[in-house]
Amino acid sequence: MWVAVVSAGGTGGLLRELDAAGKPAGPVEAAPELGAAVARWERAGPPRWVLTAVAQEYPSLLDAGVRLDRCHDLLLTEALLLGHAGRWGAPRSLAAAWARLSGGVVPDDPVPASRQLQPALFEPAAAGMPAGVDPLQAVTAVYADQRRRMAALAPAGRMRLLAAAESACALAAVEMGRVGMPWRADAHDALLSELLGPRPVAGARPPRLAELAERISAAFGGRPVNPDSPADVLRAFAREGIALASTRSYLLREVEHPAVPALLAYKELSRLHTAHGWNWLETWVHEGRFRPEYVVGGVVTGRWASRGGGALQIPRTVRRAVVADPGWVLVVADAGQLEPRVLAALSGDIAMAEAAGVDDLYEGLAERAFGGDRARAKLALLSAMYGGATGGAAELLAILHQRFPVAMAHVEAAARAGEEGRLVRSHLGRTCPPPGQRWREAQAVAGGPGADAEAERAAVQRGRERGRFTRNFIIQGTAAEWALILLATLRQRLAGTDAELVFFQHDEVIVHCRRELAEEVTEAVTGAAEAARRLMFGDTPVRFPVRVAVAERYSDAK
DNA sequence: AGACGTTGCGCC
DNA sequence: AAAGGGCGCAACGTCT
Repeated sequence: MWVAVVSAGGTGGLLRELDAAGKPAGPVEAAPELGAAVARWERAGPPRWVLTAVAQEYPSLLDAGVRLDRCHDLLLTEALLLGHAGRWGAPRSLAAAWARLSGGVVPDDPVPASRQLQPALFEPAAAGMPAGVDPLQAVTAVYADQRRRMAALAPAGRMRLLAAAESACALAAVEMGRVGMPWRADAHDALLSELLGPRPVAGARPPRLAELAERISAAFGGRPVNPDSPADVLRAFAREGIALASTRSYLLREVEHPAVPALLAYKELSRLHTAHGWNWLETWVHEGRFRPEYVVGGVVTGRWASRGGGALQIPRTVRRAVVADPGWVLVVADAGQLEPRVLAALSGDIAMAEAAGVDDLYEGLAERAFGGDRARAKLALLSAMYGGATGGAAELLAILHQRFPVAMAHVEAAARAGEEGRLVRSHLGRTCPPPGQRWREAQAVAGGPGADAEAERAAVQRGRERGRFTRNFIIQGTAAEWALILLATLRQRLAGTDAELVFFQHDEVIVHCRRELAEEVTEAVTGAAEAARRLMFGDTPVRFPVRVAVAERYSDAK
């Protein structure tokens, strides 16, 4: 059963039941309290809600105490469908989708919230509709149209699966942002004090950093050098006759100079202080929880992004501040070697699938093609997926081509498509954006009159960059889909328990639950991974093992 | 002072 | 022959 819903400003809204094709199948229900009306439908047997944008509309429903079970997010789906049609930049608001359907003038999308002074958080998602157009009618019509567009795509059902997973994950993302990750401010503060010294007054360097800065200046002969300024550091090395392209750690490590150890230590601690220090703690952790905002579909490949707090880049060191509540545990699950497994399944390469049928895929590859040398097998496969071939990787790639021709042809075809400016798609149909301006300009100049060798080189260079992007896109995008389905399935399986989904990062998920529930949750995760494998790839022999650890601290889960 | 691009590094 | 994917964030440095 499907029910379309729009908020009408304030607490009110409109609802209407739809049939399977998205056609109205009941009267319009005007609800003065939308939350209460939605809750009634949920209790009566949860429908699939058709709504404009979960990210905008779900928070106020949660405020009203309503949890949605299933939904279809029109804006997320519109983005997928426009992308598939090669229309990445097209406006995707409800008003724009409606205008395309009805032949009206397509309005530009509103300015992204992050660029606005006052984010329009509480504006109904259906806002911006032209006067005289019923937003409920627009929602209904756009939904029916999206059903048609999805059904017209081959292979059948894949885009529907992707839209369903993306929509379900949009619900999960809002819920996770609300619940937050258990975070012990005292443990975090203890860690900072241990590594940086006592907290300094605002603006001052922590004691350990101040000491290191002095040692650095001393190593350069006593003349003050600001380690926070790469330009200053480069100048200091230049004065000593050492030319450096940049101050990146991996370059510094190769330099023989008394300042280097202190500089490396400074960089590491400074990073901790500025990115996840006391300021971060005060800004992002409240009442024992870190509450980031997740952005579903925020990355072109379909990975999530996050806004604020760097939720997807939490350094390993601070994970010891992530501690379960008393009597509760963290069930930490991550999919090992997800991307190479995805390549094996996606390409249908039987030999690679067999190698991926064991717990350690790289070991499987090594046995079959690299004389048991796991490190070389890993380097080879990473080069194939990312497009790199530094050092001796070219020879390793040749081995892969010989032993796994189907998989290699798959990634090479994606790379060629990219170099030629064509689009590639993930397994379920998420489509890469078209080439950017730099690519187009480089190709135009190289193909035009008066093109010189320099222009040719630039065009080849841009082509390769684009090829590396599309080569990786099909794998990263498909891996992201597998993870979306796992998360959506896991959310379903945890519904009705008091277990909390608290973290999701590309191929890793954390559930916070009572200790007694840990075993059940573990089974739910492994079951969800298996469901994701089946829904994506049917009866592929490729395994997608999930490593599950039950721990009180995140840092103990590895 | 604020916008913007660059640098460098954290995560996958 | 050569070819290293995707992000967010903070600080610096330059420009306006």
